[in-house]
Amino acid sequence: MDVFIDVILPVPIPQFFTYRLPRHLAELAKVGCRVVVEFGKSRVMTALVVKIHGNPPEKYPAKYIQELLDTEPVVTPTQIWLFQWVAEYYMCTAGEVMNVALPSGLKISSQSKIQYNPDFHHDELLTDLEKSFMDVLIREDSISYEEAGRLLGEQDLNKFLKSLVAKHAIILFEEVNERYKPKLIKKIRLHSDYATDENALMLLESLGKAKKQQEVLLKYLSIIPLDQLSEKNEEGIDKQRLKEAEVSDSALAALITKGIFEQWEVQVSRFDSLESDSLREIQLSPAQEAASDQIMGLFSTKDVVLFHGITGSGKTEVYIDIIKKALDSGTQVLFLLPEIALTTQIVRRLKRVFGDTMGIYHSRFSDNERVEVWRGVLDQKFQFVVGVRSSIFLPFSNLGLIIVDEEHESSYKQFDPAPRYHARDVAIMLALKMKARVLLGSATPSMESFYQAQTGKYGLVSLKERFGNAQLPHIRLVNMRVEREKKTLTKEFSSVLLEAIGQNIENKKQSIIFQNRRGYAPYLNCQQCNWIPHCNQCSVTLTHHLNARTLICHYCGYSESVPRVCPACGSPHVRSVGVGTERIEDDLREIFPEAGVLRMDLDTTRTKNAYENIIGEFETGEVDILVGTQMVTKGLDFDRVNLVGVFNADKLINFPDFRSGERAFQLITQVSGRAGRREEKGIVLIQTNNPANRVLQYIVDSDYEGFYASEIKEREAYNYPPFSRIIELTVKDVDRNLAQEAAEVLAKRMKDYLGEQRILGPERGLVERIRNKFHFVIWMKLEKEKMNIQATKQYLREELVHLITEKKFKSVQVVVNVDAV
DNA sequence: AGCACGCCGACT
DNA sequence: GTCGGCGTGCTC
Repeated sequence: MDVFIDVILPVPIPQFFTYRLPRHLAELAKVGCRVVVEFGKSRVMTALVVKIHGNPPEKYPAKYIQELLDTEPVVTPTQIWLFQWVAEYYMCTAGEVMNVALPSGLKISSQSKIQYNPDFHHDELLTDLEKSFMDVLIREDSISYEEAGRLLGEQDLNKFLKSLVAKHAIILFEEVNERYKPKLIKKIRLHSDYATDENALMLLESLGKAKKQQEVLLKYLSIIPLDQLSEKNEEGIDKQRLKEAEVSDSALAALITKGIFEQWEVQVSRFDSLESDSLREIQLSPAQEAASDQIMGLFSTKDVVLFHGITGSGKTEVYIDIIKKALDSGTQVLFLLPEIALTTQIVRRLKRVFGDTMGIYHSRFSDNERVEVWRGVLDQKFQFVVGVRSSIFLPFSNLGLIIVDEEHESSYKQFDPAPRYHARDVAIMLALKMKARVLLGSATPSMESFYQAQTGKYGLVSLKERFGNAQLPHIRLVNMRVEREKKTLTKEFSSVLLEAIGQNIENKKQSIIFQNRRGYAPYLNCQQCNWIPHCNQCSVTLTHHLNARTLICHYCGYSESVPRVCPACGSPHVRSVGVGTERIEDDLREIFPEAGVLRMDLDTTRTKNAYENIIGEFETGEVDILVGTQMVTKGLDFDRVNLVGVFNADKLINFPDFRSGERAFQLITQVSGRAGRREEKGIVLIQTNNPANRVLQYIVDSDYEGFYASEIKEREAYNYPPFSRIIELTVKDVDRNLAQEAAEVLAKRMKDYLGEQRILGPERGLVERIRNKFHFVIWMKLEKEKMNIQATKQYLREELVHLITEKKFKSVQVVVNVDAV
């Protein structure tokens, strides 16, 4: 009987593909194993086995797979289910989900690059052919899969590479700039011939003449005593330990050459470098204790609990307590964090408590490190993983608890390539499937989650006092109109803010200034002819970056140098208009020449450790002021900060989007929470033109519930989430009219199906043109109670196919974003 | 999404 | 005459 497999391929085609297994692999393949297959005429890629069966496809002959990569599954059945659920819900393909789920180290593809492993020194393991292949690799540094294929001619390339990978001679990687240097340590142990007490003693005697060698052996036996040799010799000791004991290098080398000692290398996970020595006990305050007990109590009746703890209330300690309980009961735990917060203090704190049993899954780590965590989770070496969005796709088999910290964070929603999934919502779905519990935590919960808690679907636990003696900061609005009239502004600073900063510098306290706009100024303007430089591919002005001396498009990345005179009229009077973080930094340096000023935004945190460095410097260095974008609002915890300044609050609030109020409330509350986290009460100064604004008033009062109550009414009145689901359709084309027409046709068809009131738009995109494509946006509002979401999505799918098969619209692209945030 | 196949313009 | 432009149709 022939054996066939259905596989998921990493392509945006909504179906499985059926391949044939060669006889000798028929017994070996399992669901969840990876296979290498040829797809189309010239593509080779890794596919995932999701079904094994005996039915040959009727309409085409199945190709043979090229190779089976695993004998044991690397993906669990639950994950395969999850990939399909995400694909269905977010309207993309299982292949796209698999693509973000698997670290690229688990995907050999024709796009892969091959690099030699610089730490490989075992030429004797290689065949002649492999040796000559390695010579080419060393010479070329890295080669592509195709080039390797050409080099090998008739040889079976995949088998060949697999063997080299198994010998650790080569490394496969996706991007040329991400080189993997495995961290290796050298280990030493006695050859097994001597690994009993009497043999070791005989050996010691026989080394009588070689005093130095004897010394080495004695040192070794002082670390692993004679009576424990039989059990402990096997795992050996770090070579470093002998070196530290200052034994003779040459004597040690001689013993190794003689074969008395064996030396080998082990790869160590680089997470170990985070200190984990003192597994610390934590002490909960009575309020924290109570919160923890409430959460555990609610878990007996609710699958999801929302933990609303104000900024500085010490949510982390409560999390730790809950995590311990979950781990004690023998289940795996996943702790999700927004990308930006992961590198901060919280991870260090968790690591200190949980040590090596904790895995970290982060996009700043190399792919190989992500593979380490993947495998660690698979064979249950890691019971506890702290990770970003995509760690929801790790191969857990026994998950008992998922914590989503800062659950309101919009970065949990993936934006650009499909799948446009929301990690919090996927977490809830996955937990349901695995009978795990979910703990959502935030100082400013999303409207969606708080609504679920209010209506009793989620449990709710609140922690409303700050940890220790800390008080909530005093929040004050600074009326910029008044300051402008009284002419008390200095550049973009109100007198109130400047005075507070000055005072803080004197008192050796620190200040954080939040401005949600990077660069020096949003645009340039010629004072003579009013010329403003725009991006020629996008309908936005170019942002002025002073240090880099460039004008940059924040949408497509285009950049040009700053003109010295106006290119339109030749006037030298070109000035920067508006305020970005760079300008604030510059102006502060000018106003307070003696102060230390640091800036933290996308531009200053590009390089690998820049983020940690800035935080480290702010913590310990002579820094008075930290200026930054969103980045400064998340998870920072510094003792000496007691002033937070907020620029341009109005811009946040007036953003044309139904979520702008919620977002502004969250952002400003979060950044305010950075102030006064210890004994001294902090101050927050918010610069605004409109102090009477509803959202600002709730912020001043630190009144989350009040804000929620007022906001939820509006959401209900206009039928926005949480009362409805929103599916956003973005219609794009290089031809503006075509994009608009297609959008109108699509909107019309959806209106006919769903009714006028459920469709908004099409409207011009907020930025109408990006990378030369014109954007029109349609929103579908689907009431949660009444609508059959499944059927609507099915109809939409059909209409999308319908639309792009009309040859007029064939160049048009439609991006579907379910639950757009 | 890629990638090959296919049919029309400006070049050694 | 050919190289290569990107339209379109398919991938087990």
